[in-house]
Amino acid sequence: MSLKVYNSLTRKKEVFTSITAGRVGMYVCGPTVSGESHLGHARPYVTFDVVHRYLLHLGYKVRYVRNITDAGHFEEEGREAEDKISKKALLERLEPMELVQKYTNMFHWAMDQFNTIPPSIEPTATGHIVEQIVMIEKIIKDGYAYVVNGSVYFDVEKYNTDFSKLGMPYGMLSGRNLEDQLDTTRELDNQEEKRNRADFALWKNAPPEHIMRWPSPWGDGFPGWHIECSAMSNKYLGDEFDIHGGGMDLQFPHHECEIAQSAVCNHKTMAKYWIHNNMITINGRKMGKSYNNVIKLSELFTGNHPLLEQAYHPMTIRFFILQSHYRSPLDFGNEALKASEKAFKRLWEAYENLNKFEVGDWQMTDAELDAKVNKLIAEFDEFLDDDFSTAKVIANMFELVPFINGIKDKHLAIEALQPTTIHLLKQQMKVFIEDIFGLKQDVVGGDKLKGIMELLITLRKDAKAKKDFVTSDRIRNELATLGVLIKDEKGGEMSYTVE
RNA sequence: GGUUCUGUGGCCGAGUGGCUAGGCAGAGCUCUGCAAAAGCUCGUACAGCGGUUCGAAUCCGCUCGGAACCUCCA
Repeated sequence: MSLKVYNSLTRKKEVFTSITAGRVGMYVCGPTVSGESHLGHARPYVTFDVVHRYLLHLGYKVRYVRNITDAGHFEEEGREAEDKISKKALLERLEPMELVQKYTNMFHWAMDQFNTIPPSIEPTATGHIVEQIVMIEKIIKDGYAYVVNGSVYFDVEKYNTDFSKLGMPYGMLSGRNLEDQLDTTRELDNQEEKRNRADFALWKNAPPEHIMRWPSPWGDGFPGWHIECSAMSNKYLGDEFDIHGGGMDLQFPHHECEIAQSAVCNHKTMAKYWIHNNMITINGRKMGKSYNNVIKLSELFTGNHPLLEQAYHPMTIRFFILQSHYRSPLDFGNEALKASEKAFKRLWEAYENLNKFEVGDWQMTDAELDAKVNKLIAEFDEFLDDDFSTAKVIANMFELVPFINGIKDKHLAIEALQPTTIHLLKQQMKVFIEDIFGLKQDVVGGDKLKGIMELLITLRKDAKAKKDFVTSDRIRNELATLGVLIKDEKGGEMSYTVE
């Protein structure tokens, strides 16, 4: 089996082969830290965390680069150029870098909650102003950019004419052609500096009120939106690297522009495989600031939002994301999230039960069942190889759950399966649930709680033995009001879960 | 308007032309002091209309919905 990924560039699933044997360079567009991350942001970072983990599982050495966009340089509502970050900083009476730091910290906190592996390098735009300026100078020198009033614009039309001949037309990633672009780009203000509507800024002149500004050969200003990714990916991953990822909404114009900038500098397509995740929607609509429908991650974890019926654990969100394919839209809903919460709990409990099985030496009694279980396990790899079909792997896991619980409850003899099958099941469930899917269950309370619960369980067992159901029910019911659920197991044993 | 997608049972969601995932919710049963948990069984869904085919949720066309992008955006 070999890994196949859907490449947005070719619109096909392709067999993945790394440019350098045994090593993978992956660049994922990171957050703009001008505000707190929301549910929508969770998707790419969880998705690419699984991609990252799976590549590691396959034995690759991965350099995973994910940037932090900490320089505001956008146009607000297509009006006058306004540094987003410095504007908000004024309102909040913070230093721009203080604000950026605050949201960077929050982002890291959220990523930690989701149990994502940190990238190998997390470069910031502000830390790479020099690299960006060097790149822009090269683009100007080659004649693909022009300077107007201290700003620098990329000449898309010239680029398209020249690079189409090299098989790299502008629009190759998003499937657009430049002519359509010229017709359909909306009328925007402050565009008179551009020679062409499709042109985009590499460097913007900063008006005096801008706090975030850097000196450049063209005067004080700040970098254009797209140049940081070209500059930083090139610095850390080279002229051509394996995977470039991000949300589908970045495909155009962001990634298209990245390709153009990098192509001018390196004459290569920048990345071999482009992977784009779909959006998280809410009531069928993309979650985004402009739609006024965002649920921040901190709100999600606490349940403190009008649309939320309860708090949701980060692992519930992670599991929810993994239950769908990364290229399908995923609709938020309380019902759906609650379903994921229960499902994950059931899966995890079965996983824990499985880990308690002791493997001995016996002859299997049910070859047919054994074969079925082996098939379900073997498909874990097969499905993930098929463009990271996490949802299908989870479905298989749920098909295994009844067998595991059946063995635990003695409905099914463990001897039905070969000892090696049990062993393999344990191993693969661990690998996929923990190592690749990055799911975990927090141990609540630690050893102290464990000791206390053992005592209470002993007391309850004694009470039950004496048919003192008043006492046994009291222990169970009062613990339940504290959020600790006692479950009676089949052989008179008891277990507990903490809500 | 242009580009690219998409429409699956109460809800969420996999689906490579035939073998009709999975989860949650719901119904019944088993186990059980009761409850919970667990196990077993059960809804035969693919927007509509045509077409291709021995056979289509899956391919093609049209119609009607919906989304993303075209402007900051994960």
